[in-house]
Formats: sequence, C-alpha cells, structure tokens
Amino acid sequence: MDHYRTLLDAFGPQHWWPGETPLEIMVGAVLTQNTNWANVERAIDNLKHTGLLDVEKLVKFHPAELAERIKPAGYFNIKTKRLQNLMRFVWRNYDGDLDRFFNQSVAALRDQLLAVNGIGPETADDIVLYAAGKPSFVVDTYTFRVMLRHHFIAQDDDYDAIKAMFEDHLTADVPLFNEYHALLVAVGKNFCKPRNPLCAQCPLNVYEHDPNLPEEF
DNA sequence: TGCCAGGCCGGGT
DNA sequence: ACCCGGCATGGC
Repeated sequence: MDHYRTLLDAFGPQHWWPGETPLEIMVGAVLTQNTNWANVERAIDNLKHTGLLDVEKLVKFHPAELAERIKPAGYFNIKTKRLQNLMRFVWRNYDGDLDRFFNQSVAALRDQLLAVNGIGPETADDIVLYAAGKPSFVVDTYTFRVMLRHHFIAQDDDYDAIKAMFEDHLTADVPLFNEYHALLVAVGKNFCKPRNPLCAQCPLNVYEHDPNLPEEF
C-alpha cells in the first residue's frame, strides 16, 4: 500500500482506461492483446469513424471486412474472431445490453468472460474492472516484470497467484485497482524495461537488479 | 534493422 | 500438466 502511494506521488493519476464507453473498452481489451496501444487506437478509430462500435453491428459485420478495419492492431484475423466471439456472447445472452451483462457478481462475470474463446484472464479482468467497473485486479506482463524484479513474486507464480497477492492485501476498491494497475504499467514502461532496467532512477528503487534474471525480466 | 508491444489458443510431448 | 509456435502491424 505504501508502494501504491509512492507510485501515485511519482507518476500522478493515470486516468485509465484510455477509452470512453464500456463497449469501446471491451473492444480495446481484445485488440491490445500483446499489442502496442498506439496501434490499437488506430484500429478503434477505424471502427468509430465507420459507425461499427456497436454490439449488433460487430456481430453481424462480415469478418473479412472487420479484419480490414482492425488491421493496424495486428493479428487481425484472430482478433476478428475473438472480438466477434465476445460480441456474439453478449448479443445472444443479453440482447447486446451491457448493463444487464455487467449486472452480476465479479466472479460470475469473470467466469462468463473466460468461457469465451479468445478471452483469457487479463482480457477478462480488463473488462470486469475498466468496462464493468467492478473490483478485479488486472495482471499483465508489466505487473509480472515489476513484481518479479522487486522479488515480490517468484518466476513461476501464475496469473491467479499474482492477482491474489494484490487482492489479499488491498480492499476491493475500484478506483484503487484501476489506478494501481495503471501505475504498474507506468513503472514498467519507464523504468522496468527488458534489457534496459533503469532501477537507479525508479521510484521503487528498493532493490539491486538481479543480473541472474533472464534478460526479458 | 531487428526487436518490441497492456495475450491467448491449440497441438505436441 | 507444461511447453511452444503461431498470430501481424507500426514505431523506434
């Protein structure tokens, strides 16, 4: 918790998620899988400007045409399938009504998301936290790297173990989970880079970088 | 120019 | 139960 305070003081509020509506956030969560956010924004802009940011339209749009729109985000064929899988789930089970979809417990919502092919733990948590506004802590590669570099986790700790570490030590507060994850990404981008750790300048400079870690960590 | 970016799935051991 | 290749664009 004091680390949270340290990061907030160092970086300031991050104002995540960088998307406006719940639907836009869901789309962004799928498109950003292993992908630079700048590329995702181009893809989302293409969808916006052609009026495709709509559950029913995304379900019914021709896959090849949709793939063309989201091309800048990379992996466009597989992401077309994943996006349409997700939209089809909401369309069939909730008539495309996101408020109804989100109106259930965190655990139930997360489980439903995970059952959609193409939605893994991070994408599910992105959607639960940032689109639905429910407290589910998000773990991503930045989180993993920052935590490992600071010896807060072991190299073989899995997603759920890391997620549990945060959730066990924090109150289930949406603005806190929101900001904390965004701040960890800021640390990762600025100081905990692979092959180029800038530990000495990092606000979390509480350790000596371990040269025995694999370079990508 | 090669490496990287807010993962996940499916097939092979 | 792991492990690994595949998926693809744009920026530095």
